[in-house]
This record gives sequence, C-alpha cells and structure tokens, in this order.
Amino acid sequence: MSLHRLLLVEDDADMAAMLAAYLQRQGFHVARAADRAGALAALAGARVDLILMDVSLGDDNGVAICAEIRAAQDVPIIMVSALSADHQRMAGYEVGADDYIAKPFNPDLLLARIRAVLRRAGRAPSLSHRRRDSLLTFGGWRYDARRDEVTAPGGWQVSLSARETALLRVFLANPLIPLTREEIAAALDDDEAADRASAGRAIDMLVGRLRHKTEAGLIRTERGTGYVLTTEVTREPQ
Amino acid sequence: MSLHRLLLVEDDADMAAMLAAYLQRQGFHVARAADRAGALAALAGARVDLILMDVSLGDDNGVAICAEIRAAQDVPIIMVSALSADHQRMAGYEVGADDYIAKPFNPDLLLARIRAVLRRAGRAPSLSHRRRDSLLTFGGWRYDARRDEVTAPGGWQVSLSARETALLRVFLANPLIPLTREEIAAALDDDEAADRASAGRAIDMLVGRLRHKTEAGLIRTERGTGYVLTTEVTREPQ
DNA sequence: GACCTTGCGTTACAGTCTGTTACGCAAACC
DNA sequence: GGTTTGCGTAACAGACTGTAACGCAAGGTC
Repeated sequence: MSLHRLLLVEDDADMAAMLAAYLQRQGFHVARAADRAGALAALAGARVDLILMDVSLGDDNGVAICAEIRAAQDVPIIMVSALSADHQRMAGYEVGADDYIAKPFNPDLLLARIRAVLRRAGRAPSLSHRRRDSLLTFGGWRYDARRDEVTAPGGWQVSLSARETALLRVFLANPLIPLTREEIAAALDDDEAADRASAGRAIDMLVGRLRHKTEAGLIRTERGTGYVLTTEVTREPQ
Repeated sequence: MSLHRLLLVEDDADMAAMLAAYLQRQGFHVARAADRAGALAALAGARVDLILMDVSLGDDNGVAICAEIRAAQDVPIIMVSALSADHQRMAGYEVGADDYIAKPFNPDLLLARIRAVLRRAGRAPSLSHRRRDSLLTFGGWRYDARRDEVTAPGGWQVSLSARETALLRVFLANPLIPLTREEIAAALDDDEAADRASAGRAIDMLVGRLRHKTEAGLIRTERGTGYVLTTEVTREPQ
C-alpha cells in the first residue's frame, strides 16, 4: 500500500509544522493549507486520502469548509478543535466529519483515529451508511449512531447494551410501523434464526428492557402482532 | 441478492424524477409510469417487487388502479397522497395497499416503509455491505462473513464470540501488517475508547483467546509493538 | 357482568461473555 | 548471570442475555 496523503488545514503555523513533522515521521505524506483557498487548491491538485481540519481558521470557518468539501467530494475529514465544548462537537458532526478530536490531543490517539478513519474509508460501504443516519431524533430523544449514545429529552444520557442498541436501531429504521417479533429477530440477527428466536420470548424481554430504560410511551404493544415505535424519526434538526 | 425493483406511478414529472433519483441512489431499480396504462405495461414487462403509487393521477384514480392491480397480481403497493386526511388513508387501506404515506414525506420514513413492506412481503431485505467480502481464506482457514462462521483447515467449525469475531475481522482487514493495541482497540470499538482500552490489557486477553481457539501460528506477537496476522488473505472464488 | 382464554409484563435465575488483576515465564538489556 | 520489561495465562467479577415461571390485563363467550 502506498503512503496515505493527508491534508492538514491549520492556520497556526507552529502547530501545523509540528503536526506535519510528526505525521511524516509516522509514514504519511502531508500537505498543508492555512485557509479555505489553500485547502481547495490542494484538493484540486492531488489525491487526498484524509483531511485534518482545524475548526477555527482565522477568518474562515472550518465547519463551513468541511461541509463545502463534503458536498463536492468524498474525502474523509477529521475535525480538530481547540474547544471541547459540546456544541462545537455537534457542529462538527452535522457537517459530516468522520471523527473529531479536541486539542490538546494525545498524538498516539490522533494517529489511531487517522488510521481508523482511513481503514473505514477503505471499506466504503459502512462509512456512508453510518454517516447518513448518524443523528436521529424521536419524540424528544436523540440517538447518535456514531457513538451509540442515547440522550433523553432532559439531556440525560442513557446507556444501552449492544443488543438494546441494535433493537433501538431497528425501531428507528421503521418508525410508526408495527413490527412482528419475527421481523425484529430477523433484523437483529441480520440473518435467519428468526424461527428459533420467535419460539422463545427473547424479543419480549429485549423490548421490555429497552422500554424500561427509555421509560416513556415510545414503544407500544400491538397486541397479537408485535411492537411499534410511536414517534416519527427525523434527522437532527438542530 | 439482486436489487429490488420498484415501480413508481406518478404523474408529476418533477416529483417522479426526484423520487426516482433518490431511490436509485438508495439501491433500488426504479421503473416509472405516469398513468394506468403505463403502470399495467410496466407490470406486464418485468418483475416488480413493490409499487409506489400516487393517489391522484390526473384523470386516473390511483385507488381504483391499486384495486385493479391487487385483483390481478400479488404485488405490494404503497400509496402516496398529497392529502393527509384520514379518510383518504383508510381508502388506501381498504383497497389493498400495504402502506400509506402522505406528501410531503420524510425520505427516510419512505425508505423505512419501503423496506418494511418488502420485508413483510417475504423478500429478503437487509444490508448488502456484508456480501462484499463474504468468504475469506487465510492460511487454510476460512471465514464466512455472512454467517460469522470460522472453519479450520481440517473442516472443523470454530465458534467465536462476538468480540473475537470482530477482532478476527480486524486482522483479516490488515493481513501481514503489525497492528498496535491502540489501532486494534480503535477498530474494534469503531471509535474512541482507544485511550481507555490501551491502558488495560483487554486486547491482550482478546488476542490470547482468539489465538487459543485457532491454535496455530496465525497471530504472532510483535514484541513492543502489537500483533500481526501471519498469513495472506484471499477472497474465496465462492 | 362473570368467567375463561390468551398474550404480555415482570421477576428470578443461569450460562456466557469480557475486562481486570495477579502471577510467572521469556525475551531483551546491562 | 542478574535485572528489567513485556507478554501469556489463570482466576475472578461484573455485565449481558436468553429461559422459565408467575401473575395481570385485554378480549372473547355466555
């Protein structure tokens, strides 16, 4: 595999130089740009495998540039911010960044994330799949597919197990539509085995647990049929 | 699995074009018809897995056409209406439509309903991203991504836990390349927690367990670095 | 309305999975 | 050869998840 080409978009010259040196030592080709114009020029000039972009770029807005690039090309982007404030973090996501890291960061962690994003980008299908529905809202609740985080209307985070999260995803993919236990089982196991699962009452238990953790009328029972998510699901409006 | 074939019956050319483009991008084959005659012709010409029909079609009545098609064939139908009035909705159901959606609709909701109807109709739904590298061989071993089955050279099946399977996938995606624990952790959690995981020795344990179950020199230790899969990985010609 | 049947919610429980800790061996370094 | 560092392994504990059992509630029948 040839070397990966990173484009570093950073207006702080010292930081940019340090990062570039570090990344080159780690085996990457590194191009640098300080502003929007430079970034677009670099993108036009050569193949770029991944962009590392500072959120705050003097006059320019990194988030806006990220969205602009995203709209035109399919280049993975990692946003870098000096602020770890949460709203900034969210802003990075909405725009379609593949990952986010806050300064000051652990160089090894940055490296791990770069490699993870590159690896994910290499297997394109899952990437676009995740980006599409990464932030969903339903009845005041939020689900962040990227981090598998569920947030209650009050802002409290609810921790779900792997299977509960998978179940929630099934419901979110089929809002307002009654689902039979067989359908749920098939969707969960991503394969057959629906017959086996439909025999027992594992789905009932799973729904019960999810319902208990969300403790709202989110999931209603359709007696004799199955279960329904009672709310619409929209992509993050905010 | 071949793509699902949708027939779009819609007399508004702009709406039809937009919907068709969207659905094609989502991985469906889309045929279009603007009226009753066109719809029947399309049905006669090729297999159709699902019909998306506007209720109001100029001179023609979508409800009547729906009933007509229903009487002749067993094709799932989703009715689309510009009116969200409930009696209309009921009319759509009575006529034999499988579902109903009101314009303007959320594209994701439409997609979810299409998938739900297709699933209920007994046609295999599910994601295609697993299919890509479904059969991998490495050093005499085989991994079937579709069934998550691992087969030893002798033909014996080895059962791996979810996490062990995920780890194996990471190695298979990076054959002959030494991976640090941080990289492995990042790839496994598909996100951060690389910092947390790198502290403990969970990865060591995981590798140890996988190594024990495969009990071969498949995974070698790179002292001071991490682990490597020692074999090439090839895609099975099926 | 009284009674019965069926379906579901809930609790208890057990098996499995997975990360942490501790200990000992092996490799590298002096 | 002695010491240090890194890793393999066993033991353990906590979490996750499916099964079984019990009881309540919704519908159905009279």
